[in-house]
Amino acid sequence: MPETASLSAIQDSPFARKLAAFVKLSDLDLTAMSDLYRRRRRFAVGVDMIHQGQTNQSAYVVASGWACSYKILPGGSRQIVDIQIPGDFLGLRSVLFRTADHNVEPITLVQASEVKQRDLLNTFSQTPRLATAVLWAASRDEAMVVEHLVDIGRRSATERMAHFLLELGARLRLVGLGTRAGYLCPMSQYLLADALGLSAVHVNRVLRELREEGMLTFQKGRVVFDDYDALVEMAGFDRTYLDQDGPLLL
Amino acid sequence: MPETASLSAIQDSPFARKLAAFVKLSDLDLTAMSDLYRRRRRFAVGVDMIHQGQTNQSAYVVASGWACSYKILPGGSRQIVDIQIPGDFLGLRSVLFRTADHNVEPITLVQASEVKQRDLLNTFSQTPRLATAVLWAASRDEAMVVEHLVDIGRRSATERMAHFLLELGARLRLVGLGTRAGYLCPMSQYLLADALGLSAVHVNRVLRELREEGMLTFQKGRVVFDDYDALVEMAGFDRTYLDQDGPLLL
DNA sequence: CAGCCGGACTGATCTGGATCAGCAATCGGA
DNA sequence: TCCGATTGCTGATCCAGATCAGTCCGGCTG
Repeated sequence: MPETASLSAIQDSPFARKLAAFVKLSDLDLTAMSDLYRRRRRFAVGVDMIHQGQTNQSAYVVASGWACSYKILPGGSRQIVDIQIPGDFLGLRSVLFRTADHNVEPITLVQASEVKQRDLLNTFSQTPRLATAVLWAASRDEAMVVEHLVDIGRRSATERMAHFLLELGARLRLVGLGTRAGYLCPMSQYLLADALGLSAVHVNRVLRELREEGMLTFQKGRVVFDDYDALVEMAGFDRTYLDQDGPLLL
Repeated sequence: MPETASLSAIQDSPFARKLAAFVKLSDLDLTAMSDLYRRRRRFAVGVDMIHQGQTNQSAYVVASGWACSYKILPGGSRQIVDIQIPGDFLGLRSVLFRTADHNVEPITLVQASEVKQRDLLNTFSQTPRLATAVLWAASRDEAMVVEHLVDIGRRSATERMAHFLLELGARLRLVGLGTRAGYLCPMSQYLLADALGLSAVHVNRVLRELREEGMLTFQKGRVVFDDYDALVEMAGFDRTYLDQDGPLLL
């Protein structure tokens, strides 16, 4: 039964797992989703996946690896807007808009399924339930961007760092890549700085302080939560926006 | 022909105009949209439209007036995430998620059409084209939040202010509420501060500097662009993410 | 092997914007 | 008509985080 086999393979993908939290996907939905999954591509570090200003870009669903979406300012500084981990949709806006309004680059080697504009829109018109699920996933991403905005606007550097690493940890746990104890994080301090709106120097100091206070240790590509509850308290971290599944069983 | 009349009335609403920029809406779509429009409500200043943590909230389409969505931090400070003006969707996330993750309060008297969760999801499953259009509108909103994030993360207070007021002006122009010369803006300096991640005191200074440099004047609830081009240059404002219509004519 | 490069890390100094404190004008309500 | 609330506005002071200017270490390359 090759068909059944492929269906269950899709069902187990991080992306399907995420969407299934929101709506119950029928076999029809899953089949439609498998059409989106056909083209698998690899991106090495340094090769942009999506480039600002270019037209007719594709979107991708990340299968493995980390990427980040960012914007460059005229002055040369950049702001990382979001981190993409396995199971995340990426570049949806660059498909819906004529020209991409941001860049996406891999942080590690990334394997991702390419989703062409046509395929996406066809899928939407044929399986509205899937469309709604994608809208939900997009809203979840927006909620993360909003939280990131609050981070940068109103939290101190230390709170910001803690909140950011906690959120990342919670997201990784949802796809089985982390625990309450910690996770592997391939981000350099320079990347953290670009994400948090800080200088790399200050990132270093903040990480040292957190370590010295016994809150968390980020060394050698590994985040360890030394005192999870204290971190949550200090950062004002509320994860409901990440893992509350929708109430909607169309 | 009451039916035709009502259809064309819907077609002329700011919301329909915005969506029509993306997909060509059929009569069926417009009729479905009119179902969403039935319940008209008014909100006075001080009456929250959406409250963080509450469940089963409705969404709204703003017909007239200004509102803002914001988050409150444990420490008491708040961050305004987005401003809603006529034609904007509001509270979409609070419908798709079980509990609202943000607040929305009116800045002026707001008139808005209430959109119930059921109605929205029914509409999506029956008119996928409309669903795609709403996804597009949501993506446009996300693009604005992203730009806001870059504002706060990487722009100086002056650039931030200029960029924010320019974006607002561009949005208002799209719905016929402003010109290249300026617009009426009911936001107090305190609101601006909460939106821009600044203190009210500093907002005042920045506005004074912009005025003294002959860039823009914000007084008595009116924004006047004294030197539009210089402002755009200084703030690095690129409006493509606002008014590029989509390429998609399903 | 030397030379190089990228990332972690540190101290010294500078500054943008916060905070504190207070005045003036406007407005709506009793 | 006066009172209290709100908003605009300003000066003085303080501090979080930027910037500058490096060192140190490990891995890669010629």
